[in-house]
Amino acid sequence: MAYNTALNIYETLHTYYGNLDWWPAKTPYEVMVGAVLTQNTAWSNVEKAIINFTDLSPQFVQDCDIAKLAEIIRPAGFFNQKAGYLKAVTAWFENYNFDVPTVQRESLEKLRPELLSVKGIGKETADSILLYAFGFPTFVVDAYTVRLCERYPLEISKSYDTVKAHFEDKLPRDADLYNNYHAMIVINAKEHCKKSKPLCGECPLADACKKQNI
DNA sequence: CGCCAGGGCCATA
DNA sequence: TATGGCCATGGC
Repeated sequence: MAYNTALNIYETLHTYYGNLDWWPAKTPYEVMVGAVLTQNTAWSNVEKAIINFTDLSPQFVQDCDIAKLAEIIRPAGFFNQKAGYLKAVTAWFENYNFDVPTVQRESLEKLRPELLSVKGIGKETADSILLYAFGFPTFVVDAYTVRLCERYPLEISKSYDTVKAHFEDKLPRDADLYNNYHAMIVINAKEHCKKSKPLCGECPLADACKKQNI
């Protein structure tokens, strides 16, 4: 196995992990909140912030005093910035009456630039929201995805757009496939491919790994 | 103690 | 467009 295409890496991971049907959240709005809170932050800290909400609804976040909101999300770090980001993305959601099907009736081509214009919503956060909250077929690139490209090497450029275009070009345009691929990259990275503590022997891709400790 | 974690904004050149 | 400083907590 050459591991030189996005598709055969997918199949190896899929044989190992199966269909994960992923994003650890109970509602689409919770996906949006989690996507912001996890920016450069360990997921365990995001969980601590999430459970601090007495009511994790867009209406609550809108009505909540921003200083109080910052205090709620304190464990997730960067809490002053992220409180503003949550307000901003919630205001965006209000344009669709906080209604998921109303967003889903719009096109990806309209929604992605719209989200990118929201303060605090960059490419990864926008794509995570579009894919995992709303089911649009847009491939998510994160630090783990870039690391994977370096280790097996798939790709020369490490830019977000180049990596995203590579995966979208090599794979069928399918939201469920993109969902599971990114999920498997994250799960595999956490279990077997931590930057500080690689457990390469357990990794389903270990035999093809070119560079460790990236 | 220092490094790291599912980024993004902004100023600067 | 491409870096660098900044934002901040908690686990290890």
